[in-house]
Amino acid sequence: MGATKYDQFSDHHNEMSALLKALAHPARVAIVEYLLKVESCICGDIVDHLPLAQPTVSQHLRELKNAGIIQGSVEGTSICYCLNEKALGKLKNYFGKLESKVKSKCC
Amino acid sequence: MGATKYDQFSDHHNEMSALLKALAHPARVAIVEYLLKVESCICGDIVDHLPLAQPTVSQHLRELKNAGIIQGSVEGTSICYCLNEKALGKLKNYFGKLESKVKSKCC
DNA sequence: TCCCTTTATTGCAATATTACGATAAACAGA
DNA sequence: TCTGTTTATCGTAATATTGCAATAAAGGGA
Repeated sequence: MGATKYDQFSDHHNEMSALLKALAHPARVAIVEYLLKVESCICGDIVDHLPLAQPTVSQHLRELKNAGIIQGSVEGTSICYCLNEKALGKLKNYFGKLESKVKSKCC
Repeated sequence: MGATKYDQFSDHHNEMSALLKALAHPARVAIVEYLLKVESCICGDIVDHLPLAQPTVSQHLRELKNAGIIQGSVEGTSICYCLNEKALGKLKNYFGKLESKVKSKCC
């Protein structure tokens, strides 16, 4: 009891929920929007920009990376994180399709 | 320690993450997709369609309702749940804008 | 009124998430 | 090599989420 029953759901439902779960925290939404608007993508800048301690930010970055929403590459002494277009495209397409199929038939 | 520090983030980041959190579970993704493709929207049908006990499904439905993703109305003996176009439109627009702004500049 | 059906709520155990201090790892420059 | 800078990991406490049995609530029909 207590754990999500992933084995009872389809791969598609598990994949979509995993992608959405990666963005289901204000810090991670803030990171994505920050990377979107800023030139730099240095990890330290992200840490400075968020109201959380460095280990906590590192943890959030790892979750975004694991979900494929961002990717990181070594840039000298620091790490450069940036957005993965493919993952964001997937989300855009998903909600685009979803919304186009909704017909307010009841309620 | 342990709780998300919502008061440290902007309303926008909190609102977006709350909307995404409502979909950050395979059962809730499955419910939304089920409502999208099916004629009926009776609560009992949703319960029958998911591999979870009735109280658990009821809990997931409440979370979707609280987030404004679905809405319910009394339909005789049962409750009819259906999708809220506005919430899905918000998500579609959000990722549409996000994806259009991404420029693969680094990494 | 008394059942029966349908959905919501309560209470609780199991598990996951969040946050952070301490510390490790990797590496550049003196 | 030693030192400082940057990022990741470990360990752990606080809190949240998930799932379900039991039960309540609401209403329809006999």
